[in-house]
Amino acid sequence: MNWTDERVELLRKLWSEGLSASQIAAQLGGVSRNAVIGKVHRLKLSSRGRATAAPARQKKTTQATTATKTVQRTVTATRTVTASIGATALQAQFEVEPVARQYIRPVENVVVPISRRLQLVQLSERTCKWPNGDPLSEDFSFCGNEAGESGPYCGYHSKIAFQPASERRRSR
DNA sequence: CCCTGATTCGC
DNA sequence: GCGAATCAGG
Repeated sequence: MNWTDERVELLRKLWSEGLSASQIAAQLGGVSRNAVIGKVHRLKLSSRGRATAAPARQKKTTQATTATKTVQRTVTATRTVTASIGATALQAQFEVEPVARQYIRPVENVVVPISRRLQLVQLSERTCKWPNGDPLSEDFSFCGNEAGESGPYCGYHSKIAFQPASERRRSR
């Protein structure tokens, strides 16, 4: 693949919109994230506010307070919380859970995961591919939590996805 | 280990 | 100019 005017233009646009190099590479197709970064440098359009780091994950005290309040209010419904999942999960937890409960009765004694709300291009082999919301909506995302090598979903979504037919019947 | 951007340097 | 390899970091 070569850098046509169109591709460079798209690169400029996406980069200015704050997309990561890997995401841009995924959309352009045919190039690696390194290629994108290299090109960005040559175009001298590096700096983009926050240079170094991975904005993908940010868990700071900002939303921590809000998250805590929500947890207290919903603690009855969500009794088990896994420490390993951590604070990151707490932020999005309640956006996802209600959706799941619309069709499925919660499995007993199970850990409710916190969705990482990843976009399609952000999924890797070990991220949960459970879809959140309407695929046609802008809000659509994937769970993205640790999925391991045993399947396409994290522990929680594996349980609700692979429920025995008999159980599923009672859930509805 | 997942990911991020930055830099180097052979091509 | 290009981008893989590498570095430095969250």
